Amino acid sequence: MSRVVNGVRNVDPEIQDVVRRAIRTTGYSPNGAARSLVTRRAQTVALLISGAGDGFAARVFTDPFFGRIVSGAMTYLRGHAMHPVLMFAETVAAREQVVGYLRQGSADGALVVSIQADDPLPRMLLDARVPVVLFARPSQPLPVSYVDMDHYAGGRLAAEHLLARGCRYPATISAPGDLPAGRDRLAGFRDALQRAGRGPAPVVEGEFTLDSGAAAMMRLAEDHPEVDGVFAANDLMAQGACQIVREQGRRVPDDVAVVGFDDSTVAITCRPPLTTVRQPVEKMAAAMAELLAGQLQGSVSSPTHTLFDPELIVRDSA
Amino acid sequence: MSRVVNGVRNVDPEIQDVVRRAIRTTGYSPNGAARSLVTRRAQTVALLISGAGDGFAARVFTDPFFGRIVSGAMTYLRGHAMHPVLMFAETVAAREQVVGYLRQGSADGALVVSIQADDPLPRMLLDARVPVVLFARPSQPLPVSYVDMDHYAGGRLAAEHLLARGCRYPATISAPGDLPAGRDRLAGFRDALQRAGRGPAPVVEGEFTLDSGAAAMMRLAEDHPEVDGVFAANDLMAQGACQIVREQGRRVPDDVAVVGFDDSTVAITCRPPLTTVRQPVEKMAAAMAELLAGQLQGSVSSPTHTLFDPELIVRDSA
DNA sequence: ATGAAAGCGCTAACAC
DNA sequence: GTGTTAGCGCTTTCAT
Repeated sequence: MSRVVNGVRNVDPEIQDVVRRAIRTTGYSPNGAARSLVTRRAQTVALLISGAGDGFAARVFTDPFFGRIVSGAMTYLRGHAMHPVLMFAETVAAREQVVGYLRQGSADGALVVSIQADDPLPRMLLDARVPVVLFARPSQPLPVSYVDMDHYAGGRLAAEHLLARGCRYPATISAPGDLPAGRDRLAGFRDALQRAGRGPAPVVEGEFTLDSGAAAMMRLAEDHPEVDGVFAANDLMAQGACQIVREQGRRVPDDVAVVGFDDSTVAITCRPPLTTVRQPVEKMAAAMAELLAGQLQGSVSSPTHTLFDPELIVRDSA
Repeated sequence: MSRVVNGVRNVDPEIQDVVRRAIRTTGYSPNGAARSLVTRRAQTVALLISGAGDGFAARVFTDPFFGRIVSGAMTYLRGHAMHPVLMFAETVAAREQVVGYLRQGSADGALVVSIQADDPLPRMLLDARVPVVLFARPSQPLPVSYVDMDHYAGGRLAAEHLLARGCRYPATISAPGDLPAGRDRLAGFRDALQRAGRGPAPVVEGEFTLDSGAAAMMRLAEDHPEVDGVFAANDLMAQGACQIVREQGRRVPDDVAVVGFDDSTVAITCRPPLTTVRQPVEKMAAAMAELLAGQLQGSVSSPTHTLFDPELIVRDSA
């Protein structure tokens, strides 16, 4: 009976038929807990959104970015009979709860998305011997698998596009300084400029918010009025920049070209629609799930890193 | 031992201590599957996003609305040692998978969010005797608990605000016709106008997208150039409307006041920021989880409906 | 108050 | 190829 449910080979077709019929008429359905108890697999992975901050939970899902991760992870998981359990780990207590959950075998492994530079969770999970895959390289080196985008290439892409469309004085509104990804984007941007024989570009640090993008643009306009191209480290800041440019009576992209990052929803709703660097988030998340699955079935043992290429989406802002 | 882990009364404090110490030094953690097997509780609920459509998965989580639901549900669940498993049910196969999952007891009940007027899933779940709570009243009457907002009151709120700020010719860009919530909003809007002694307002049906909102506004401007106030059934359409108004050289809100619905992220990023009707989505989702929990512990047996009041968020667009 | 033992429903190993 | 059985790790009941 177990054999026909689980499709083990070498079962008499006739007896198979009888069992199947019985199952259908009885409305039988195998019990997951019992199965898990013996197989030691929950067919479940934890999807952890990790980081600190006020109103964490509320804020996180307001950003379509996480939605895309969830969506991408699910595309892989659903095809492999695995299910994602969503958990937040934003406080000490929450992190302990997460680790406890994993330790009791309710999930077979964890996909973790940190939104904080120094997140203690990955190490905690590793110490608890939980199979883990991270979204993005951890700021501290850790023996763990992760997927990431080539942020350096992303910054380069933005710089090259600005240059190609004739910008003479490109500047950038950068990410908060402690994010490795942000530093990479900045480095890529700078190096591309340098390779093109340009001097150092003005940099104003933003905080990924609309307002900080606007504020940064105001400072840029004041300190460097010659700036005619801006690369913002995310779309929201790019939108803030666009708003300021227009409020100052100048035009995007004619007077100031603006390139965003992420290709989020605001990239489309912004006026003008943003030219932006897109991360293949869904693909990355799916790869993350696949990496974890490999780890679970034991085919992969040592930490693996998969890097993805950014894509420049050209719209009207640059 | 089981007694001390589960905090059963009447245990010698001394022996309790010994056990606790042993647990700590061993690094023991009870096995969830084994526990579930005997308690017949998975401490897990399915969070189902249900509906049809192309690119369903990708689209769904791009909308912060679902994020807010997830977030609200989690606030309740995490305090009650329950965990949400995310599932999509957008195809026949996916729905069967979902029902199968629930039937094997891997989740104790289901929270379902339908984004389609006639969703077969709730009935399927009910037939499988799965405890269910819906977000929003189903379009067909069903013996099931749900939470919902008073959409009629939402439409009324919008109309009254438009009237109060002096609009003489209000119009509305409505939701697709088959949504009960959309019909309620429209009815509330109309009734409030009528109660104020106004004639019937122009109605153009939209599709919840930026473009459909823009298209609707263009038609409105053409067919009813006197319109000086617009209530859009969601923020995205409201933003589309704002863009058209401004492109036609008129001002928001001075020439045309615009009220949105949902208080989504675009309400803030839109220029001008949108006056909008906010659904207390997080609260509603938490209530949904609470309703389900009550059903699970048997304290609630008959279908319960909880209705929430909308809130008008006044910004600059009206 | 506490030890012992009977399952929960399943899979996998074993014997035939 | 197929019936039988020993656990998986826990909770709960029943003695004591």
